[in-house]
Amino acid sequence: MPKIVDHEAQRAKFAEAVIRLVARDGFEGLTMRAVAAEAGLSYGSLFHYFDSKDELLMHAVQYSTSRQTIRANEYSNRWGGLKALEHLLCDDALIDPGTRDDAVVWLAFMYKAAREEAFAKMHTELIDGWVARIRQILLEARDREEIRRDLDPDGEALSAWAFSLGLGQQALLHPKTLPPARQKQLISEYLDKLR
Amino acid sequence: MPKIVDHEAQRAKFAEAVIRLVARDGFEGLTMRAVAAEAGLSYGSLFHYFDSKDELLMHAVQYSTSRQTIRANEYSNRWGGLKALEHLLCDDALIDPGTRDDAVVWLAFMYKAAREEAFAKMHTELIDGWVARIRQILLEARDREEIRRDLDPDGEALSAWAFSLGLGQQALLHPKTLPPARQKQLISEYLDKLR
Amino acid sequence: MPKIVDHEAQRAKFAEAVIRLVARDGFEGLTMRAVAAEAGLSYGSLFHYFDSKDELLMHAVQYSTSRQTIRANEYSNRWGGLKALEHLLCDDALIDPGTRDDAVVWLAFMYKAAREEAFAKMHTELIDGWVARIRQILLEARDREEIRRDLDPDGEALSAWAFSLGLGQQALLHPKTLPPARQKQLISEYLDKLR
Amino acid sequence: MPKIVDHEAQRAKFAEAVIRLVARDGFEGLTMRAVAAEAGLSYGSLFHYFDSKDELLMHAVQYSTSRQTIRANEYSNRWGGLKALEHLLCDDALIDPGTRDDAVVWLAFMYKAAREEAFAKMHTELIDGWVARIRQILLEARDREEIRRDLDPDGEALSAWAFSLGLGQQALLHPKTLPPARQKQLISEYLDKLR
DNA sequence: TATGAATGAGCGTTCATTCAT
DNA sequence: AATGAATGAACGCTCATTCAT
Repeated sequence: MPKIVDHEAQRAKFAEAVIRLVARDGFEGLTMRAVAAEAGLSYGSLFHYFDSKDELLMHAVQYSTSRQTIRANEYSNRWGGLKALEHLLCDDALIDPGTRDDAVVWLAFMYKAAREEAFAKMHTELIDGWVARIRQILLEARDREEIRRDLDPDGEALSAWAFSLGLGQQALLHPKTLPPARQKQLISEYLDKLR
Repeated sequence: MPKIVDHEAQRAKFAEAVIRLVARDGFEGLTMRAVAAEAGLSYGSLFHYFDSKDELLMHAVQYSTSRQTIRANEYSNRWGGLKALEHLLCDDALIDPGTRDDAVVWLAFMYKAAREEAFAKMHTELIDGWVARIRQILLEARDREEIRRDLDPDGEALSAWAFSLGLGQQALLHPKTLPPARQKQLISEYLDKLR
Repeated sequence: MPKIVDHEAQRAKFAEAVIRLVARDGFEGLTMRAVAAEAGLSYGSLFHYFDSKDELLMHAVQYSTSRQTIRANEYSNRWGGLKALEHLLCDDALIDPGTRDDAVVWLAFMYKAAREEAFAKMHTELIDGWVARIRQILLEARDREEIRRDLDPDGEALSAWAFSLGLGQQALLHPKTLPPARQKQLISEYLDKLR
Repeated sequence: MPKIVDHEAQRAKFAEAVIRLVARDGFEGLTMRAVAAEAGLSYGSLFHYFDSKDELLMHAVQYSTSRQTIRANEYSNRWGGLKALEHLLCDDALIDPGTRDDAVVWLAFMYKAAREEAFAKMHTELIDGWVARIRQILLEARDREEIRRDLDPDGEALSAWAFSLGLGQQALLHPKTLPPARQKQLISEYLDKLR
């Protein structure tokens, strides 16, 4: 009998190491050796679980976003309409010490997606899902008459997403000017304009 | 007798080479050798004009943004108020084949700014100037009664900038979903909500 | 109670996997993992049956040559003298799709033998046996008066072997110039000169 | 003005280092680091002169064969007919301490040629030239009535080459059984059979 | 015995930077 | 000032071998 290990648990260990490292040292510091050390496993092990650095990165992004998706579903279930959307956008945009890591990973991921096909494909899928979810919530909000009837759901979903993306990046780079409370307020004001 | 050369002209040549290269091959392809080749100058001379790669990059970003500033000034002079703002945001956000290069450079620059002090400092300065300019235009628009009196100029300037930043990145990564005309329309609708 | 396995049968399975792999992917593609996969057995078990990669290789070569020896004996028994020699040389030299695998393994083996003591020793033993066998056949042919009396059996055995070795390698690398029929013809003409 | 170096002289330095190394430590020991050390230059320098290991190897083979070609031309000029051929074959086949290095390089090169397209192409070109040269000498020998009229020049050229190739490899692997004098004698006897 | 996870030295290659001319 | 050769640390990746179960 071979040594029994939980394959997915090991992959998760490495994914978490990636997220911590990218957040701490940036993409440049994300070497395979550093990931192995951060995960507390040997260098060679990494290549048992991931065929290449790219595969590792994609797994880390998926790992990171899956947690976000779980939260998003909770918002939808707990609240409906505009309130759910506000939580959703805040989850994307709001940068505080606890989510800064994920935000840096996202920036790095976008940067990769701008250049490499495999990453671009994954990026598209993730975003499409995200925007579709926002659109669904907007339709729900329209039914509840929380927002104006004349708004185009497709365009507004794209715009809301773009706004939260931009705001999140601003907050990432200028935490002083955009502390969490300020971010929240701006998101709230943005949504008020849809009413 | 030393050869007489125009120091700044040589630096500009290198800066332009950097912009072309980052746009074409991404940050990963930006090697000092490639820059020298693209500029049509010798490898060794690069290190006469720039002490390090980082210094070269910062010069290139500054070179790139100065062109944008010139255009922004023109918009302010030609039109006033909301119309000027629309042009300004379009200049930032609008991705078409002609401005894609600058957009990629910006994404790469932001990415660097998220990790390195020197880049972060420069990024802050550039953004602060940009947001201040938007704020100025918003005040002007308020005076002309183009926008609602109750809007907070500081917050709206930040929001407008965040929106155009996010939209531009979306368009960069998903040109199909966000062709120039669609981007323009969404910017226009965003500004309408300020009226 | 230990599981009962046929030790030699398992070793043979690995040896056959080695031969197929070297022929298909060359020596460079011969990794221990690939051998285990090709043999359809587990990776770890390889190291139960062979202490090292070199031991595995030597076993594979021995396995390959033993099959050749069996054929050689058949030739000697069925025909005698020059006719047997012709078959023997053809068996060595003739490269067709069916024997190409063994020829590639031989080239790789010779290459190893040029550098490593253990392989050189095994190579010497194999060749000595081969040349001695050729010499024996030549003596027999001389008794039958199929070849000239004045020929030196030692030298001619060495020469015949060298000729078939060189011809086989040429055919391996240039199958177009040396199709099987051409190889056969040249071997036949070589032996004619001994008459 | 840049540092002035003779580009080809540096490449030759590396080529000679390759030949020494392959001969001493075999192909396995031929690492880029070892080549640089053997050539007495820095590791990085190697990649200024050769884009890859393969390019370096091909240059080394060409470097090695060009020396052989020069000698072959001398033989043709100094002697004619069978005497020239004898020198030519001896040059290929004869292994003594002084030419052992080149022989090992050749074996390694053949091994590479059996697997890789670029090496196979180069190998074909070199061999074709060699065989054509032998054929030319055989025609000359036939005109001089040094060899039998009924021999087929194409087949005999191929056979002579194959014989010297096989003999050389035998001598490389079994210097004891095939000292230079013995090799010479066997070549001489081979040619006698053409008379 | 059997399995496959774990290990780390070593590989070819890249590249910013320094240096000699 | 200008040139390009020289340098070596660092990278992603491979792989024979060892080890725990």
